[in-house]
Amino acid sequence: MKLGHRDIPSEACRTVGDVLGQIGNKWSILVMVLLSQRPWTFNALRREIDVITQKMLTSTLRGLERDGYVDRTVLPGSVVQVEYRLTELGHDVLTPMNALADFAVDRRDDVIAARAAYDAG
Amino acid sequence: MKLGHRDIPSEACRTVGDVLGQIGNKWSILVMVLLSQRPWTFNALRREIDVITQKMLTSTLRGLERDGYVDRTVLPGSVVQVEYRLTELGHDVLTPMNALADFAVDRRDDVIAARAAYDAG
DNA sequence: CAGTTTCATCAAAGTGCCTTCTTGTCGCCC
DNA sequence: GGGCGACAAGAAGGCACTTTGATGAAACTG
Repeated sequence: MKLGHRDIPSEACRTVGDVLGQIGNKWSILVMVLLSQRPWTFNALRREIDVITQKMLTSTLRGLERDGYVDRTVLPGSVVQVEYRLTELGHDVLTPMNALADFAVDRRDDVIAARAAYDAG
Repeated sequence: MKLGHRDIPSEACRTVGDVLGQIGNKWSILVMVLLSQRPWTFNALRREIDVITQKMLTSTLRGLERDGYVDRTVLPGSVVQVEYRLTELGHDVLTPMNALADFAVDRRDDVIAARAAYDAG
């Protein structure tokens, strides 16, 4: 989300926007969904999300870690491995996000139909 | 939300991202919250959201209208006036969005604390 | 005619996520 | 030494939202 420099005159809306600025990013939702299953190492995530670049995965994970949704642990071993897991905060935000996902899937056709109608008019 | 050109390998996540790409924009939530109260004319919205530019308000409303969250009606009168109201789809998406808002407000301090800790580490 | 109101739109610059390409560090192995 | 795996990060370009500044169209009024 691009913030610009005019403040939204509503504290609550600003706060929602702040949350969405992080978890609304392109790769964040998928990453969090995977992490909600179990802890994943960086490389496992990268292999699972085949098409994501290292760069974007690193960036996404770092953003989620910074806001407290994800914990990062360096695993002891001969080869450096890093494990990520959802925090309690991360689990908690998935409740409304799952509700939103339900909406998105249930009403996908409505949105598409609305677009077609708008673009035709 | 910036989509780039690599597809997210999850239909559901893509669909959520699609919804958020519209309602997650900077001004959309506030506009929808106001519209959930009652129908508003363009100018009323503009005056209420004091700091928003005509340009952004127009753009935001057009996007919401295109995706079917908002209906636009030209009012008969001597001076052109346009009225916007939430559709059923618009009302329905506010249910998960309000849940997200609750999360955002309830856990605001957690997010802020996490950032401070991350930035200090 | 000029001014006002309402709403839409154009041009250009600012901003930050996304992508591509590349490099770097660490530990281990041959 | 070179190569590998794992993970992080820099530079540069792409792209669309956001902002700034301005213009335009329609109807009405003095």
